[in-house]
Amino acid sequence: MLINELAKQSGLTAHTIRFYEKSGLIKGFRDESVKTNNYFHYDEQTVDKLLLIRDAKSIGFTLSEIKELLDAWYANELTIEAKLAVLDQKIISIDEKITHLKSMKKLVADFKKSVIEEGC
Amino acid sequence: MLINELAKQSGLTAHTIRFYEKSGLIKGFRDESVKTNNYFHYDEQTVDKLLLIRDAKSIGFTLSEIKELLDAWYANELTIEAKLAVLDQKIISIDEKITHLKSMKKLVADFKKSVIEEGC
DNA sequence: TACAACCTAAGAGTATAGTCTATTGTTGTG
DNA sequence: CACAACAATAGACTATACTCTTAGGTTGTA
Repeated sequence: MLINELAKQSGLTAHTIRFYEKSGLIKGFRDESVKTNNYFHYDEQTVDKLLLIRDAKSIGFTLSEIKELLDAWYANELTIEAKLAVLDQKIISIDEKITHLKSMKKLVADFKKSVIEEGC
Repeated sequence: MLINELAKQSGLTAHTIRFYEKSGLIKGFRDESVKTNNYFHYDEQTVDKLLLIRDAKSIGFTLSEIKELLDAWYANELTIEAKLAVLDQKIISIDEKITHLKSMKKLVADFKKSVIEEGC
């Protein structure tokens, strides 16, 4: 598929997709048999990658952290050990985020209680 | 206390603190009896505010979201109802973040399992 | 074949959140 | 009183993550 179709399927703009491509998160391929243009083609996996990027961004991962994750996930350049190391590290950092969120939630909930009880 | 002491107690730099002050998150006060300088003074509450800013930032709140929270927390300009509305909204957004994190954690954990089992 | 709708690359512009520098003035210690 | 340490303001600079514009070339349909 071409970039506009990819944009439709991922919910991102073509601009953003080009930005991710320049940043090395995704990679389109050229159809060597076509000499008249240099349009990039994308496969279904790229849709999955973009959805993963969207989800990972929404939980506060930076693009460079996401790139690590994508490389462990889709690239075959890493050994199994290296992949597992990246994945373990992401799981740890997700757990840390959850812990922080829970303690902030408690803080806000306690403050809410005090507003209700004391009217302050 | 003056800005350097506040920096020490909060773990932030004086630059960052001035940036937060310009952004309206905290507010120092001038000692009107002193005419020779226009140094800002800060109270203990400002230390608490800066620690709250740090925590809230670490869980992915933007400065403008944090400003809302600080205003509900410390300013007396809002009605109890308005404060509760802000607090409830923050709790909801924290819960959403936790939900996203948990599903991303599952995704990564499942992928990790498949790497181990299938060696892919 | 006109022309709208696509594609590319390069680069400028924006928002957020700092971070640093320069300049000028103040305070406290030997 | 020298002088190091500290303070304020203004503005330049950085990184991240887009977002948009410009200028060109290509494709598909009436």
